Amino acid sequence: MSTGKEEPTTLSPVERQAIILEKINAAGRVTAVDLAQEFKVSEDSIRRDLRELVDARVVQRFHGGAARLVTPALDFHRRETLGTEEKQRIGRAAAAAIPEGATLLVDTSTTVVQFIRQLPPTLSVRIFTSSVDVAGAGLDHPLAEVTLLGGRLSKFTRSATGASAIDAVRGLKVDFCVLGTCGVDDDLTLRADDLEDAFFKKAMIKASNKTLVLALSDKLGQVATHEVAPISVVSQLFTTSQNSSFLQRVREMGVDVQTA
Amino acid sequence: MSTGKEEPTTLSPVERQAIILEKINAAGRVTAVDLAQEFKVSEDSIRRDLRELVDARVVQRFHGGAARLVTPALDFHRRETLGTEEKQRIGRAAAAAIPEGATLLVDTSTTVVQFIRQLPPTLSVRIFTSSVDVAGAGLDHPLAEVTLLGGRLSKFTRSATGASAIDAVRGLKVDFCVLGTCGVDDDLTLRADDLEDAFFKKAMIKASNKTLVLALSDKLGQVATHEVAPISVVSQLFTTSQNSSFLQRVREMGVDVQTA
DNA sequence: CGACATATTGCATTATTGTGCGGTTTTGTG
DNA sequence: CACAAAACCGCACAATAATGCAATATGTCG
Repeated sequence: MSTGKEEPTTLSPVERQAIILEKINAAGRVTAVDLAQEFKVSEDSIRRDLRELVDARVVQRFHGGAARLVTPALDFHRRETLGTEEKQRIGRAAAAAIPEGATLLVDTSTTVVQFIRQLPPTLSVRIFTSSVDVAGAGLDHPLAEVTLLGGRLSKFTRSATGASAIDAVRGLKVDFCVLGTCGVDDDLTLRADDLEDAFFKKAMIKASNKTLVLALSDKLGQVATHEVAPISVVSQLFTTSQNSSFLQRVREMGVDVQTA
Repeated sequence: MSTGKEEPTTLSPVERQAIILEKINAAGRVTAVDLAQEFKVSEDSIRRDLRELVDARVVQRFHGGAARLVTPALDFHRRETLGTEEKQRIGRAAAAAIPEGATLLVDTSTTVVQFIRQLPPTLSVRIFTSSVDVAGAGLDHPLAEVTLLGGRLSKFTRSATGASAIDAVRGLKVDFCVLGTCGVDDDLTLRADDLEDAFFKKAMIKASNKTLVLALSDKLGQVATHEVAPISVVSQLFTTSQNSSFLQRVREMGVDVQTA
């Protein structure tokens, strides 16, 4: 991104660290020498930055630089096998809400993968997704017709995001939007951890008549940085949470809350 | 944009170990010599890695390599993509032909999935594909940048074909086209079983500077209905076939034939 | 305005890590 | 039991990291 030649403006350590962290999350790894060259500071300063990022437990250091804490692929596979029972219950409940012949625009997450797997084999649906894993699961369904939305893939979400993916969604109009990775903040807004992802979800919601959200119990009340939409855009929320006061507030916003 | 460093990246021990662990979990077993070759480090370094993985009690060593601690029943799907010994050999041979920084337009087939898996982890490449499985394999690679080409998915090929997919290819210009499911007829033409697929392959070849074909031995001399292109458009053919007379004819058409 | 506390940086020095190589030992196999 | 492959060990070398220190901002308060 910032290919531009930065002026000899000296940045403060915290600013540098923020940029470095972003770089690490985007590229997976960075080296101390490269960073020193880029910021035009000594490697020592970079190392001090990296040390602080390690102290903050947001990156992993190796000899020569730093990297993400976990390999995304590893992380995803582990996430998939984690808490499968709960995801299956949510997925099944949501699958039951899909009528014959519906068109679905499907997010990327391990929970929605379970949703796809729980679709009745006799139900014929049309699935649009930019997620590699959702597409794979959809292909296993005997009747589903799957359409892939192209774009550059993020190693973290394993789906296409960014301008090209949003552009692909823009031309669509479908019955249901199925979101999985959203957090629902205490102020009753849908939120996402990643900016690109938040934009993409917004576009998905806009392209759909109804929006379904699949939320593991830990997603409710969770704070995430980037706003997607107010909860009122959601038609149905599927969860296993027992937090009845929170769920009641959601209901009062006009959302049909289903506890699986 | 890419900083344009032509030297393969050297990974740190922790990164290698993460990848090795992933490989072991995916493939069931790995050998030290293979890993040394892939990472372009000495076998000693690999052994040190394996020792640490053993110390962490996540893998099991045997003479020559390492394996999973317990062998869980491989689910059907994973076994499919695990591939045969023959596919791995072809895949590795083809992977060795890819230079640092190359852009690849990749077909769909179990053989090319192996090709992707055999790309050295230190090689940074850009992969364009409409295949769900190729994209998934590409995401497991630590450095590869994967771009999904959208379109309606065929349950048979597990990749996008048809007008939209061809349209997505039309705008591209890449270094290599990697084809896997082609048959090579006796009259030395590339052929495909599916009409849509044949059109798509044609478009892929047109968008690429060089065309590589990965052909299992049973694909040579096989008859298929739809013509894709004369064999002369192919730069390199990778196969395990021993049919020397046939291969000689192919060579005479200007194709570099590599027997893996 | 000036003095002082604080933060940040770069440099020199010392410690640590990662790597490959030669030599030796162990393992698997006929 | 012989033989080859693989593993281990110790070593030297290079790259990188930690540490202490001095110089230079930066900001605050009397």
